[in-house]
Amino acid sequence: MAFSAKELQILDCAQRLLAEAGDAGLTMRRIADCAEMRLSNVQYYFKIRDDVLKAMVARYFDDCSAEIAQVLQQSQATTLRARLYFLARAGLRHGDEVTDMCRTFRELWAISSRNPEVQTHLMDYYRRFSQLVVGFVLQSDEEDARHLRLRSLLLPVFEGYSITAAALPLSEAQMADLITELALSVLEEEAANKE
Amino acid sequence: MAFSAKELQILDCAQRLLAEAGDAGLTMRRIADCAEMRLSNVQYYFKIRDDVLKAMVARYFDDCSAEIAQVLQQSQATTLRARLYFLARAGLRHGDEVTDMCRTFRELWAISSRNPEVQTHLMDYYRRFSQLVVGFVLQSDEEDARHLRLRSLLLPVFEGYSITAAALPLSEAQMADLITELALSVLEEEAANKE
DNA sequence: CAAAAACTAGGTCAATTGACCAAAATGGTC
DNA sequence: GACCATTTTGGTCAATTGACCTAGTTTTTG
Repeated sequence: MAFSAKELQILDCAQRLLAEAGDAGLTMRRIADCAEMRLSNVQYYFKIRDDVLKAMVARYFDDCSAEIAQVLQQSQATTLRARLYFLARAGLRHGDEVTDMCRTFRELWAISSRNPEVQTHLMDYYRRFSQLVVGFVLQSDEEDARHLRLRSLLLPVFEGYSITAAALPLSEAQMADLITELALSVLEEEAANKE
Repeated sequence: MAFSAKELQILDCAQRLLAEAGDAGLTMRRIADCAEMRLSNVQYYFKIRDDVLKAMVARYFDDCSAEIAQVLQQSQATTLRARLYFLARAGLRHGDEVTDMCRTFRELWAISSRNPEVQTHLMDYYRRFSQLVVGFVLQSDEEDARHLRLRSLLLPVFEGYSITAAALPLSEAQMADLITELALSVLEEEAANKE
């Protein structure tokens, strides 16, 4: 599981190439060029192309999870509403410009349609992501109904926003307000239903 | 703009290949095989590969828009809530299984990151889609604040759901209920804000 | 120190690709 | 039938690709 420096170099290049040029643009030779080594050298560490892809995907999702955890720790919001708003801003910012992260995800969505292993990694990541994020908002990891409902709102909204942002009539700031309101209503409504 | 029978045959094959094998799997030769003609014959109608892609994308979004309009007409829902629920069910159903339509969109998202023309078509489609859908729900095409807010909720949610469905804790039916509630709260909240 | 393991270099190979081309066939029109 | 644009065919071309392979080099280990 632990990668050597050279392997990390290869995986970094693979990820960059995937974001820049897509699945088809991710060739062993370009990886070698980017990583400043010979083709046969790349193939020494990863016998076939698919090995690069699998390793890259696994590492990518781990990195993303770690980054999210870090971002959440930076928040000093004390109220539920403030935490939701902080989260909404952070979640939307990614989708707003088409970042490398955003490009990478688009490629992975496409690849996951034809690659069960990538699909599994992707869904694992989404579960971890939404648990982390909702755990932060509710300040509790208990998987009660509020927890599940909030996850089911935020996960699709953030991912969907990153695709459709350019077609939406509201600004990022307005969207953040909207999502905050919606999230609160999801949590309140549950309380109402309990009666 | 109007395509001949042979051109349609080519574009149909291109779309099928894109969904099945992705951008990299969409080659001129495979299109020719699928369409049961010679490579050079495909190239007679579309000089270069990019021409096939552009024509296919334009046609695909037109077809999608037409299909949505047709689905909406089938609804006999008379209340706001019923229309929302009908829409939620219809919108979620697509994302639930990974259909050809769903696969095609994933490919187009990836391609649009590197292809401004595809990006433009995609955003045009999303605007038309959300206007159509929200116009149906509100039974009005006036672009007031309620209209804009509902569009900004539904568009990301539907697209995001098609990606994350397998990672969500709620069932499709529960999601439809949730989305209906959320949509109503978006519309109510606006009324409250107006005071 | 010597053997084994890890690593690097350079090259080959068949297969596939997009683009291009000249010639042949087709079908309608005068 | 002659003429012309449209369509179709078969073939070529250089470029790129993933996968192998062998021969060296360096580093580690016993």
